[in-house]
Amino acid sequence: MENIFGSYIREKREALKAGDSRYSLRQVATRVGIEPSYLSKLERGEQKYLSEEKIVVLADDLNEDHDILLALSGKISKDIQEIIRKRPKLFAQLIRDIKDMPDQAVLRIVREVRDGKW
Amino acid sequence: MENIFGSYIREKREALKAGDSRYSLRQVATRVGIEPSYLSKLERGEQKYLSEEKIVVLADDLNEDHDILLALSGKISKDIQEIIRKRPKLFAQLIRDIKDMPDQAVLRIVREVRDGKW
DNA sequence: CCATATGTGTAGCATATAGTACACATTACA
DNA sequence: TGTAATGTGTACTATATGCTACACATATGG
Repeated sequence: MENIFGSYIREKREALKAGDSRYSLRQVATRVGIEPSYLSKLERGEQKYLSEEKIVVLADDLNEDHDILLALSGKISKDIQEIIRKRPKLFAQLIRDIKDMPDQAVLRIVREVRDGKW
Repeated sequence: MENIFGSYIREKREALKAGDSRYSLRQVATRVGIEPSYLSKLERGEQKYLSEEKIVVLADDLNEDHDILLALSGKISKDIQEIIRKRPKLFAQLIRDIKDMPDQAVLRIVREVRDGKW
């Protein structure tokens, strides 16, 4: 559990920086709305907390998936949480049941749900 | 945003207390491992924070479902969170897709998963 | 070359979360 | 009727979470 979030965003940012000078740590921090020193600490794992709101802005800036970046920083999107909290027993059971299924099988459910088979 | 958690556990506790004197606020608090004054504040909505660990013990004491009590206090079980965080994109999509499905339809998925149809 | 931008160090701060300790007035009941 | 149990008020406390402000040395490119 070392510093997945930090190293992940650092790598992504540096990759983007290679082709676009607007991806300096300072400029990204400014766009996200946090102090450069704070982003620096996050990237290096010296600090681990970043709010959901800022993570979402950062994800957009880096062209990353919201849910993935949130997960890397130990969070789950508020909208997902609310969905579960509205029907906790139902969703808890479903999630625990699906827990060990391979991605493929889960995706099949997703697809069938999408296609209105339910 | 009123005091669902507090009034819910107060009602449940008083119901049990009617038939069993061991369900006084003080005795329940002692079994759960918190100060009676704290449980009092929780039941009356003067205080809203109770840790997942204590909520689980309280739920067991009151014969209530863990996930339901957790949800009422705005939480989601750590094990559920971890399941989602391990495959955030997959689970986020699934959850958002079935968000508006009626209980019955979700239950059908649960049952088919249970029966190994996947 | 030098002005500007860059990444980082140090020192704080505010709010949220999760409680304890104990006195007090009231209630219950042996 | 007195004593033990009950529910609650007041006053603290500790840690987690999420940040700011600003100085500093170094890098960079016009």
